[in-house]
Amino acid sequence: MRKDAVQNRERLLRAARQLFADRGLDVPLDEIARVAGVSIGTLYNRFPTRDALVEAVFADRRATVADLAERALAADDAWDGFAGFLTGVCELQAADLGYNDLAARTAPVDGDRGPALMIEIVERAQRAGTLRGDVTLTDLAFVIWGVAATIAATRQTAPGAWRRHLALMLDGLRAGAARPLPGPPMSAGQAGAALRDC
Amino acid sequence: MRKDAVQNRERLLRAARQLFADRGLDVPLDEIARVAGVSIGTLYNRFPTRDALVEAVFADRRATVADLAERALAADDAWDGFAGFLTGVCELQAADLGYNDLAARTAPVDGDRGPALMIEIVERAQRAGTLRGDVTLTDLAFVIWGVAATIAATRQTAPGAWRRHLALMLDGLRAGAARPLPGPPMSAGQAGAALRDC
DNA sequence: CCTCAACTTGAGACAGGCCTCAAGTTAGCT
DNA sequence: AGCTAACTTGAGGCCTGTCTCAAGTTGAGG
Repeated sequence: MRKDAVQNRERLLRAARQLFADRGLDVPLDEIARVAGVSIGTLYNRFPTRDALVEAVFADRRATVADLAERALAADDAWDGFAGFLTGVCELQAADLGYNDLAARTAPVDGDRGPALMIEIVERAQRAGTLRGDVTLTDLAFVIWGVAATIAATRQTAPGAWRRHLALMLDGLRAGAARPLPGPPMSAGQAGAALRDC
Repeated sequence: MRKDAVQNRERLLRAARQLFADRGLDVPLDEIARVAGVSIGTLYNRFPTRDALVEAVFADRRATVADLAERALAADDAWDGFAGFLTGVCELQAADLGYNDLAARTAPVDGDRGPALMIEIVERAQRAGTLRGDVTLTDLAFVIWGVAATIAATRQTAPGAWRRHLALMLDGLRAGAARPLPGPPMSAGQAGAALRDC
């Protein structure tokens, strides 16, 4: 790849990172090109689809989440690990509207060491007796989707409100006050399909 | 209003009701007109803005929610009333994707006897000691927003999944296992502003 | 039956965003 | 310096959806 092409690629990534963070994943591509100081054609040369650009911008997040997961498993207290993991992911969402959008459409940590780590986080806390036994990995999607919605709604007007939302969900996830959950949990397939269509 | 105009108005409402329910609030207006068997111009004659049409289609819901609220207050058990109210609202959302969209952008019951009834539902359950004391009316928005997101995501693939989401939130709202909530609750103004911008 | 205000119509102007491609420019090798 | 493949450019075609308005149609009162 030629030197100027590399430079343009980086400019585009910088601009996209900023605009996605501020305005979400649906920012017009023209605008990203403009902010990058590059023509729309060049944007398409470097990133043939919007997804390719999104992927490149948020590639680092995968590793960050994997780190969070490993730290969760390293925590002394299983519940603290579990709660800390969810809090960490939600903090990433709150810090970046683009990632917030993405999290709502993508299972966090799905490549790599993937869901395996997350399953272990859940099961460890369940073995410790602090996470209710009737929840499944797929139920965590409710936390992500829900908090994502709250972040999107309150970001301008009441940043930090999402922490109350999360706190309520965490209290609901604790073994203590658990009433049996209705219906079967979503299968992995159902959760995946749900992510696919919105 | 002329007879044919009335008839067209009703056709439009019927078509809009159906399309909103199936596909959400963002259905193209052209399509509504087409399904109604009427030209786009007529649609604009009857409903000058999309909001006017939405308002007319979902006018009945306001009354339905007010009914739910009154039934909640009439319940023997304050918690059952509270939980039943939220469940009722979420059922309305699950039954109609358009109303689901609307609920995420509008405080349920805001005209009329408005939030007064809802405040009473909350405070009654708190006096009974079953609803945690540190939640506010504005915190219920998290339930609506969150469940709305889950409904939108799972509607095709796992209908009913939202009931698990709601159950988790209700368990989090119970006094039993409550850990203190972080930060101050949203003010009514903040919640209103949040609804306004998304 | 006549009349006219009320109503309907749909082509088309407009806006926003996506994506392409022929023409022009440039990095970097020889 | 000359050459070529790599790269950039942006006008313009496309699409989808909103909204308007001049022309035509029709209900209903006289």
